[in-house]
Amino acid sequence: MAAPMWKTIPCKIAELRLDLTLACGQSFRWKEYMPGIYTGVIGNGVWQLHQTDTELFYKVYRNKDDVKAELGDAVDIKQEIKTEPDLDTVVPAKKRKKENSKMHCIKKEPVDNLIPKVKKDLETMNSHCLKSFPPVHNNSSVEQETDSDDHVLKDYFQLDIKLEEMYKSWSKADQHFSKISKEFTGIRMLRQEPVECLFSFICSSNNNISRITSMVDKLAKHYGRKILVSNCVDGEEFYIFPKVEALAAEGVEENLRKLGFGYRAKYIQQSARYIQENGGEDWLYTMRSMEYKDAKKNLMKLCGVGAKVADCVALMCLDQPGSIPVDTHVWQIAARDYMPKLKQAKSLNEKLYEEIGDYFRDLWGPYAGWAHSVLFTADLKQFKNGTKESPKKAVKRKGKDSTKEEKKKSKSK
DNA sequence: ACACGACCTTCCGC
DNA sequence: AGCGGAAGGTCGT
Repeated sequence: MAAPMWKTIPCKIAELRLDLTLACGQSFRWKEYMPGIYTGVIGNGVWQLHQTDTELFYKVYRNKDDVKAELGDAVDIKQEIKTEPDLDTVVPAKKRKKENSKMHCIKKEPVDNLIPKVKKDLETMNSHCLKSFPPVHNNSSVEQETDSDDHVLKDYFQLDIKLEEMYKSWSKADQHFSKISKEFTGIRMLRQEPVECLFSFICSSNNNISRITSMVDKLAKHYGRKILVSNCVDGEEFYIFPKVEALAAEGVEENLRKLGFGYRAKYIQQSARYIQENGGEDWLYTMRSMEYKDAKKNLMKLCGVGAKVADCVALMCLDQPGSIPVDTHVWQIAARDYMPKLKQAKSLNEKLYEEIGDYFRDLWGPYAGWAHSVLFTADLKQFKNGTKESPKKAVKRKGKDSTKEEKKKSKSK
């Protein structure tokens, strides 16, 4: 299959910062294998993204069969849903390779070797862009494909929502937001696929981003269909996120436990089963047109979905921009910068949870959930420059990694 | 209502 | 070297 070309849509950097938006813990599917190029799965395609101050570049890799199916050929995709786990890849947790534990590392090649490659890629991109101006209007299938991909991306990033204007309005209402947000522009909520979003956040309970990421990868790898692409990222495989039926199948819980999911294994299978018995993924999609409170109440019927996870899902894939997921982190932020009386509280009970959410909704308005994610991201360790993520620490960690690599190598011999 | 403690696993720091 | 604590919580008592 021929490698796809880079395409472009106009997008100001103030409207979207890929580096922040894709790594702040709303989606766990994006990796920066190459500097400045983000690779991830949306729907049944592998997407690569890159941006400049004024433009968003993308290319999509897809199965040939999927492209055919979309054009109307009879290909029963359901037939290809994996419901049986890959038993041969299930091994005791202790013996498992520690793959995927570092999110943004470039494993296959040293960075220095990659840079010329990226440069060349970007040159290709640029020459293509020059060619495509002025815009060509015709009916070729290539153009139509571009249009529909544009649409997918605009929808995924919700580019019709004017982020810069909202930042202004939040800043006007909130001095603290005004200060913090100057360094953290372009953070917007994705409009994710509900099934993936839900199960990702069921994995998130009492957990950290790097392990959540590896668990989401495992769900895709063991229960999702492989996307057959080449020349995308050397040595990497990509999988569509599993269908609900695959996660509801017999033996899933047991298998996920073997894969290291812990007590979340049960939550996943039980929730999948509940959804299957209540209309499948449509049950989730209908919540996109519900009132916030109804959507949240419905989500909380699922096992493993409490108030916080429900708010994450509502905010990140169900068109509920007023959802405020109040985790321990947001609780700290609220107590520290907004509601000093919270310092007295012993634990985050239901009443307090609602109080914090209501406070921010009152302060920031109907898109309060979006504003919340700006402050949340600014508070993540990985984005704090100066104090926590000092160069010293980075070097230290790098050293540790290479030690691990050595160990692995010597063990396998 | 409300506050605990248990729950899986991994990683990091002392 | 090995252990305690935390990681974007949820559930049952």
